[in-house]
Amino acid sequence: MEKTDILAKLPGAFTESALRQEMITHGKFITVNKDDTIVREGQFLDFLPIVITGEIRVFQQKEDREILLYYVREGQTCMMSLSAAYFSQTSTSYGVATKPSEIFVFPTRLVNEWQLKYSSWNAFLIQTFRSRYDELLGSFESVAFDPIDKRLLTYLKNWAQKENSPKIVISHQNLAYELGTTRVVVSRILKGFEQQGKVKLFRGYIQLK
Amino acid sequence: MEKTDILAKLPGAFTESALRQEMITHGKFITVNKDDTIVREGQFLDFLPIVITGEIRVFQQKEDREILLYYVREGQTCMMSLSAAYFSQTSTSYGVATKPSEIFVFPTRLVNEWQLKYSSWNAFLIQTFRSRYDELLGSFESVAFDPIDKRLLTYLKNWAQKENSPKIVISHQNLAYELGTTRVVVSRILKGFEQQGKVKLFRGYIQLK
DNA sequence: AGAAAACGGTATCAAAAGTTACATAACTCA
DNA sequence: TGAGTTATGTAACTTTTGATACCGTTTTCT
Repeated sequence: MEKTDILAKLPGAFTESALRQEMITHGKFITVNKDDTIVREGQFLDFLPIVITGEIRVFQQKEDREILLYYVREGQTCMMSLSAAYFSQTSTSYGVATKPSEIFVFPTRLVNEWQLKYSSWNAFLIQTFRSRYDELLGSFESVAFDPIDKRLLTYLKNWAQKENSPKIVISHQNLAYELGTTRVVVSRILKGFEQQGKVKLFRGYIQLK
Repeated sequence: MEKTDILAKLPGAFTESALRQEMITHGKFITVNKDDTIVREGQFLDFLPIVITGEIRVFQQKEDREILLYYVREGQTCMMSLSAAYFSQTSTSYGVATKPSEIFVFPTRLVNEWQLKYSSWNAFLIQTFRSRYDELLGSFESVAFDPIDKRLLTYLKNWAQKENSPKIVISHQNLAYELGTTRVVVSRILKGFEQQGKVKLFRGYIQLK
């Protein structure tokens, strides 16, 4: 890919042209396939990824259960990597591409350098910390206070809104993973929703009504 | 209190003398009593607090249940306030002093100004975001994956370690609040721990063995 | 001292969620 | 086409947690 093309794909948030030039000079452009693992638990991070296109799912895993933390979408970066960039640490989460994605990666040492030189980079970092924190707080509140059926319905509605379609393409098993529960529980609750007329169930997808 | 005394109490992390001078010039020193509320849910924040002495408990509340997010201790600031300082927002948490405390507060506009001018202030902010994020992530993992008895035991052990004493002075009711459950549940589990010889129960405190 | 509040113990019941097991339908692919 | 895989449905059961109620003891406050 040409450098000018990469430039065009960089989030518009980076206003300083000197910064954009540095990003192109030092960054490395990589593409990943669906289900490729970008970051795994325990991995030492010496790079910071910014998603150009596609989506990375960031989650935690304990034994055979996992739970969704958040998604990294276009123009965003991974909180765990950013964190590790400041204080050399290993990741406590997994990052897996949910679709074919293009990612721009930088050596972590630049994260600090740029912060002092470029205010738009600094704003990007603060914005990232802040929004990831809010997201996590939201998840926390939800797990701490809300019963699973409510969380499940919220998840479905969010999906439908995000995709702008009432057809939610996901298996019960994967829904269970997202919410940190089990397949049987999800099937049971969904069947309840169907009887209440809230959804219609099909193999491989759910129609929100 | 004399300004020189305040200076002496500022966290050593603020290395630039110009910054320390600005903090004294623009900051306001306040003292609060135990159980005083510093921040409440829905409150608009136009100040950033740094705890000089004492401790602030930050928690969430829904109806009559609450759950601990973290403590703000000496030299630390409140994540929610910091967050609000960047993006004018209201707090979604409560902050209550657990003991008589001294707090230094600044107008939020300075938070941004200082970040560009003083690198030690910037490092302080990043460190704050980062450590609060990690704490919240820890709480999240715990709530998502661990049964209450395990969380309770962890809480007791952390307390004992922090205070360097096996005598944990807290009521069952307050333990329940910290963990987001109810008094009866805590009493039941603690009694179980006692029968297993893990603790010894007294009125008003718990002896960890 | 006497009342009120705080603290803790415990029994009983209900609800939520997880576990195990088994069955059927649909899809995939050699 | 037929075997293997994936997706879903559902029953029965257990465990965990929460809700309610009532008790006696200790502390606090007037």
